[in-house]
Amino acid sequence: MAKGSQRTMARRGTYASQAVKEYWQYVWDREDAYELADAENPTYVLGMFPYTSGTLHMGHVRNYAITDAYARYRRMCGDDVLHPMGWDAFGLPAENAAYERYTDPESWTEACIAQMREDMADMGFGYDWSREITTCRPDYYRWNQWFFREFHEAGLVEYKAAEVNWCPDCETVLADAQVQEPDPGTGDGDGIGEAPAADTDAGPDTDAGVDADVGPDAHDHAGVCWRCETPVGRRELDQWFFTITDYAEELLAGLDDLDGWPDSVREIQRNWIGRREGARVTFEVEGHGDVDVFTTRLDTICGATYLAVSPGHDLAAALAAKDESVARYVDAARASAHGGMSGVETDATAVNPVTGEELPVYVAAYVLEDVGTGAVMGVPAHNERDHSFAMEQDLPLRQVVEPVDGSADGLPGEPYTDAGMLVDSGDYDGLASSAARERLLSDLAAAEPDVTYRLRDWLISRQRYWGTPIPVVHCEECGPVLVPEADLPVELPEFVQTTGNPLEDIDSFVETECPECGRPAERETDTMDTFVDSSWYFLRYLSPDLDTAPFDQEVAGEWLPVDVYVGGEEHAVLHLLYIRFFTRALADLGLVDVQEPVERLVNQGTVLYDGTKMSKSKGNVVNPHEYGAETTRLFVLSAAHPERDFEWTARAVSSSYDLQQTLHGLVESFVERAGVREEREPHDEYVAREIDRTIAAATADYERFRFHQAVTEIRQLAALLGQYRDYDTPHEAVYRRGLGTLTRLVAPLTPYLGEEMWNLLRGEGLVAHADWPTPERDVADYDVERRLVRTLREDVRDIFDVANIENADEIEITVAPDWMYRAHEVARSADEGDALVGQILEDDAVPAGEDAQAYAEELLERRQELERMLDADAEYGLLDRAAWLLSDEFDAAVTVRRADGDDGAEKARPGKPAVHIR
RNA sequence: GCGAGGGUAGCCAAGCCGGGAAACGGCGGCGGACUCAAGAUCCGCUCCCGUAGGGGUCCAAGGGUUCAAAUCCCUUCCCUCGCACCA
Repeated sequence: MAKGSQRTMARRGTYASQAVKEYWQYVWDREDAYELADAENPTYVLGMFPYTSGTLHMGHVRNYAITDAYARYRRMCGDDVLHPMGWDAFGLPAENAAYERYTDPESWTEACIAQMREDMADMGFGYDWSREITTCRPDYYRWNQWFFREFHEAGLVEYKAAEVNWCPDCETVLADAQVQEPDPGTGDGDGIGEAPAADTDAGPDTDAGVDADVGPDAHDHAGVCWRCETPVGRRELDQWFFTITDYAEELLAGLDDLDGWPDSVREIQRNWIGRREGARVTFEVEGHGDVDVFTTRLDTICGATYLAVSPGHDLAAALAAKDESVARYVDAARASAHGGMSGVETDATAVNPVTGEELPVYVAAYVLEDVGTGAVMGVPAHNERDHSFAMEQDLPLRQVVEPVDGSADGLPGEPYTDAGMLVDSGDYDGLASSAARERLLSDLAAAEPDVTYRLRDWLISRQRYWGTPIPVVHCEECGPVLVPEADLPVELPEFVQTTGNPLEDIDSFVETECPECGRPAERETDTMDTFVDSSWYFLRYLSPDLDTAPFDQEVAGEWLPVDVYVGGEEHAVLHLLYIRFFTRALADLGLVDVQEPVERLVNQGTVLYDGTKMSKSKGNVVNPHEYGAETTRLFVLSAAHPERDFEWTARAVSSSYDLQQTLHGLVESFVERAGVREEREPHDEYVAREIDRTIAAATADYERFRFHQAVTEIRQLAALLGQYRDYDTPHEAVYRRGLGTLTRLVAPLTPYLGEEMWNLLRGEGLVAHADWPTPERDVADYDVERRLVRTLREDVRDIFDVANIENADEIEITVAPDWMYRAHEVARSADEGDALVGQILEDDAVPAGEDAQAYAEELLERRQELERMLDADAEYGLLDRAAWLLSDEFDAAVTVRRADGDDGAEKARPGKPAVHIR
């Protein structure tokens, strides 16, 4: 058949996914295609559920395209797959939206959910919607309250005063993310002025609350309120905490075994937990009892020239009570987040437990209340901050450590902070730092080994409406009392527009009676951090309708942990630490029997536009539907490795569109084919084997989440099948199998197209439930085989080009004589010391003669670099099957033959046949 | 400062874990087929030299290990991100 005519035929139809989406959505729905009923141990594939911000953005699409492709792949492999979706529906932005639009958070959130669910359906994501969960509904958040009770009972809940960011105008605490830099004029468009959640990536949101209070950066801000630009102050409030620090050691140690997690996340968590080994040293302060300090440099204790406590320290309060100037300083320092190297000397003195010296006691802002013990021994010679403070306050330096190698130590201008050898330390002189630390610990009654963590307890109180009410009643007599389990859930009252916390204004909510003594009492009006909601949602999916427990323990025992969890890396320390904490806490409560919630974690990269992350505030957002949902989905999967960032370009997107058209066109033209061929020829065999090779390669790519590589395989097979179709009337079974393979390989990436192609091919049932293709032949050598064919084609092209051949009648391919393969094999398997040439020439398969002698010597020369080869038969067979590619390309007859002695095949070698063009 | 991850042809980007092809694929560019033409589609080329498959140089820079390195090791430079008044 002439080449052109079929090619034009192939262009007949155009695949328009818009038109077919509704149909397949209907069918999937009708068949409950993605529901999981009962299963022994399904593969649990989870994407971080989205904050309900209103519409699906590109970050979501990338996130969920990855889980969907993988879930579909596993399902086709025969696994039971749990692939649920839900809504992280509580949070500050809904409240703000309610203010701005004169509505209420619930209506707003429900509208967002409806929109996003529709967006997801449109993208073809196959979720088990029967397991949908929504965190703002009482049937979900009641279990937050239940957990609060359980944790309380287990001693994991504390109620204590905490210092937080406070906006006096809005009358609420602010999340760190809600505190702006004071100077917006030079803003480089990093999202300032946006609701924090408005353009975040998929996943549990970082919106409401003082999240950063689990860490240290709350101390860093001297900013203004993001909403009203009022300078943010500090305020001390009674707050509820989960004592995640009880698990600091476990959470840290557990990281070592999380092999399925990216190193980066594990490292970030290690940093965040920040374990420090050191010593707790007691200094006696005359008239005030003892003051403990924590130090990692006990070896420098003799260099202490002062003692400093934080403005929040008990000693500071005691001293302030007697001393006006101390009181003034403490007040000023506590009101401001930035104290610099300010401080105030007090009239107290502390005794150095080693030297017995009396040290002046300071109150200093640089000493943080919640770090270590809130007090430090000041060693200006060997600590950066102490040095700065001493310079500022004109305190003396005393060097007690010297560099061992006698190099310059930088003192007194700079502190010497490295380890070294002790001097001016009495009995400890001459010891190395580490040895001195050990000795001091054993000698000193006042010093004990101690460990501190950077990790803080998890402050879960939020002075917001749109969250889970903390199930506590405050009674004047009984103090804070837990709401009894039988009275749960404590439901949110109807929303009212107000400044500050709406719950405080709703008397019917606040006024209640004490569960213990029955007297009038007030409800807690704080709600929980939304990260509480997302800390256990993966458990709720297991039994979303259960109303007697948060989740079915038996099911959890079988189905956990989550096999694959996909989401953005921005949650490395918050959500991903909390979810681990919860799991461990629940394990200790006997509710689950895994220690870690997630086996394998994938952090998807971001989608860039003009080199920066797509975000509303930068105005560089591409709507996922702008280019067609399925094209977008295929593009985000094929553009790059899932963990890497990539650039959105319209051109690259259009090549994803083209690929869909190509695939659809191939199937369509097959269905409309004029004739078929039954007898099988060598080139059919080539295609058949290439199909196998593609299956093997693409399957490996899917296993490793290399969807972009799988797409490359699909492209290549599609190109080959197109060439095959145009070369000659295709063999019915081979071609059909090729198209069926292509269909199934692409179906997880483009589910609508997959169904459409499958349907055209009259595949059985849905492609979503079809069996993943398997190779029919051994494909262990596929890389060697592909390389041989590729090299040959390149060589032939080279010859045409270099020899300037316009037209050829015949291309003759001659494979090397059998004995050469044998000789090659002998050479490859020979040991280093063997007499190679002799060994080859003695081999029965190698004929005597000059040729053999020459080849043996050649092998000897290259013996180290010999590569694995096909054997003679395999090579001949492969080339015979591949000959059509040359014939098609050069429009010449191609013969493949084996060398038979005196035939001009001198150049042929194993892996490199002789080529003659006539 | 500490820690993590990167730097691959005009551009994007794979390969690096398990060393062996001037290095997948896409975009752009060039040439060709099909066409009145354009678009779409298809084929080839796209580091340098070469009239029979050859040679040279190459994966940030430099050094090392190895028969063999983009891949392993060391040093340097650059970029991105995380942590940092943490005692």
